Amino acid sequence: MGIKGLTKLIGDNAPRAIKQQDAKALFGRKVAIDASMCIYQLLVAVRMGADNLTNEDGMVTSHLNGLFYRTIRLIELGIKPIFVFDGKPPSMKGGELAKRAEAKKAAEEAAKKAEEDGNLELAEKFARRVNRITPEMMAACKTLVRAMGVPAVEAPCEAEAQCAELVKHGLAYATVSEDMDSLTFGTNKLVRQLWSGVSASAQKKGHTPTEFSLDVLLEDLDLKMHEFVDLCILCGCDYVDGIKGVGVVKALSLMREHKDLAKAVEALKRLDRYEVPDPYPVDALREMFFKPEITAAKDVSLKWGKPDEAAIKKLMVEDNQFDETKIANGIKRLLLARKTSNQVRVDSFFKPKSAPNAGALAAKRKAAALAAKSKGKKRRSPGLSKGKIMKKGKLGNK
DNA sequence: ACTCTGTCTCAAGACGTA
DNA sequence: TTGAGACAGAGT
DNA sequence: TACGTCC
Repeated sequence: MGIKGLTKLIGDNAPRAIKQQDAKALFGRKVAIDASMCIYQLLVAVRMGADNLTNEDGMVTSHLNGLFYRTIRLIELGIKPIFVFDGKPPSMKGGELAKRAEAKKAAEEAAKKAEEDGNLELAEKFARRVNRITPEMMAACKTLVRAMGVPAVEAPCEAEAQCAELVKHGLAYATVSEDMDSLTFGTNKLVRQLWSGVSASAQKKGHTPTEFSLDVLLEDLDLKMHEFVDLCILCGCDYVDGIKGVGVVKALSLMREHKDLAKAVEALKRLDRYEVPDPYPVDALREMFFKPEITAAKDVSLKWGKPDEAAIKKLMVEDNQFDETKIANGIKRLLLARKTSNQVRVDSFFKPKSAPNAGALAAKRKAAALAAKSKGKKRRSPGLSKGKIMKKGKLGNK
């Protein structure tokens, strides 16, 4: 789960690390996609009233629809997707998962009650929260993407961590996810909101794909990687709760001052204003990010092959009752796209562009911030606020 | 007065036709 | 589930 | 472009 406010922190203190760009900029690149996140989004969004789309056996199929078209679009854009699937949840996530399960149960009951009361709107709202990705759904997704000629990687544990591994070793250019944790796992590039730049319908919603660069981020925040990881832990992550009263800003100044999670935590403990979770296993927490359970990149083989038309049809049409014509159409698009986009990216052509671009963006942000400021005390312009840089934060007084 | 955190709310896909 | 925005309220 | 349908 992302660190609350991290995006804003980056926007304020390391704007160069954020680059909004067209999906086309990823032409010719391989991207490691956090499949679970992608599937979950589809599951929540694609429904008829309160219900997901289902096949004749009552199995949910909402996600297949979206996955099918998204994959086609990526190929059409000349992007080479790798779908990375979650394995077992890490042991330290136990507490977090328990919380989620509880929330789901509550939502389930609320949905049932709303339905009995005849409040359809409310029922739908709660129904969205009850979604579960079953192993069968995962399996169907893997079958689909593989049938489409796209590699599906099964991570032993967390997909985010596996994506990072692929990027670190050059098997992919970027991780595609909404979750900022990918950066904590060490992906150098993270692309969020890719989908809004991929499909025609989503494009007009104001969102554009956003690329985060970890190296620039570290440089501008003036943190070493391990300090950044410490920062993320300090803010609260899936493996430990945050500390009440400590958000991103305070965490950043703490890390700048102490340069070490253990020391920062000690400092907080000394001020009895803060409740530090007990235990707070610093080393174990760091290991979650530095030594996550993953398949080594050298043991992963990726192949983008020809779509298996028959397999796609079997899954979509035969097993899940999708419209045959539509699927056939999709396959046609896929085959066509493969032909046209099978060119090689000319990296040198794109490279010089990125630096000036980032600079221009940063300048723009600064200008926007200034403009907002000079307008009296108007509220902040969305997404970013005054670019104040805290060089040496101090926490309270010792 | 200003800065930061916590808490609440909201919306969420992709396609084709009209 | 997720992020983001708006606002309230605590802390400095 | 808005909206209903997709399974």
